[in-house]
Amino acid sequence: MKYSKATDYALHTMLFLSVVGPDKPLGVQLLADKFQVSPTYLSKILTKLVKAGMVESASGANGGYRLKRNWESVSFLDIIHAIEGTASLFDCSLDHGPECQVQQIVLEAEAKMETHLRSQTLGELAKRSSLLFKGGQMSSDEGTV
Amino acid sequence: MKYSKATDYALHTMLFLSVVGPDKPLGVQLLADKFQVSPTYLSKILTKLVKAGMVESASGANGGYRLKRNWESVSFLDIIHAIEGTASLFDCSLDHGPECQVQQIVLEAEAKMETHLRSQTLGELAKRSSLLFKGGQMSSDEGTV
DNA sequence: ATATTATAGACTCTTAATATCTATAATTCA
DNA sequence: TGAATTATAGATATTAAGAGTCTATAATAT
Ligand code: SF4
Ligand code: SF4
Repeated sequence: MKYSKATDYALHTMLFLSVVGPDKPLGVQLLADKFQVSPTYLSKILTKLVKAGMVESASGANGGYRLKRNWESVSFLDIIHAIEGTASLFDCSLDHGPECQVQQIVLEAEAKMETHLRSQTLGELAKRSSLLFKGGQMSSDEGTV
Repeated sequence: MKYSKATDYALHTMLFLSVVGPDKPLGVQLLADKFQVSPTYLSKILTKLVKAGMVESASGANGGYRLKRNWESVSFLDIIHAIEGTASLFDCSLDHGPECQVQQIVLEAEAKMETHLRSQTLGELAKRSSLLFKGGQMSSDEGTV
């Protein structure tokens, strides 16, 4: 059980957009360079974020992606759900009623995780992460203090 | 992101063994019938549980699988780890140091989930689940109260 | 008009999960 | 001892999902 790479890219992209701020849009080309990922692939991820209502896109010259007004209240969970969907970690096809402990316990555990992910908003995060994205590409040595 | 079916089978099998109790071993054939899964596949899962030290196996006639002495303290997390391994939900290859919020937040969320899964032991569960496995196969209508 | 940028769909590639098959080892029992 | 029973292990096949590419189309600015 792992988070997909798409989620990884989405989290990093949103955090980066938060640090940059919503003033000028950034093209997918630039973002793809930053994270060393194919532009067409990243564009699919960004489109999901657009559809989830947390990013705005603009075609044409000087176009690109920028955060929407409400960006500060977007949580990690929002981003993860936008990419992975909201399906539960555990879904059995049967229904053994309230007697069923298995499903109940796993779902409670998942709920605890989600509560934490929901409490982490981009607004708070951006303040703490301004130093993270200083260089050109994301490399392994630039952030080590 | 989903738990694997193997984990699903493992949780159900362990819960079933808990309800039955460790007195007489059960063959994989019987368990596979119960959960409507191929015996050879289930046997691989059971072997993992044996190696994790939570189940005992015996070859030969009247052999099979039974819980070990300490079974009451085995947690959901133990079972999940036995099947899925203990790797983190999120592993980036880079290391941007303490500045990195992404990894830290996701790992904290995972820790909350694990804390809950660790708190649920088979001993407690077995008491509450005795009615669940009454019939032959697990079907969708037998448990609905 | 042309260049630029996002969007969408079809498509391929890769990997992991799922499942099967067969052979072997351990144990019981007659 | 020998046959039946049961777990273990390895090789292999099948399926499904994730990751990534390619190309065509739509929207926008200059
Ligand atoms: S015990 Fe719960 S999780 Fe398992 S099959 Fe029944 S309803 Fe599903
Ligand atoms: S910001 Fe954190 S999670 Fe992202 S690449 Fe750097 S160390 Fe990894």
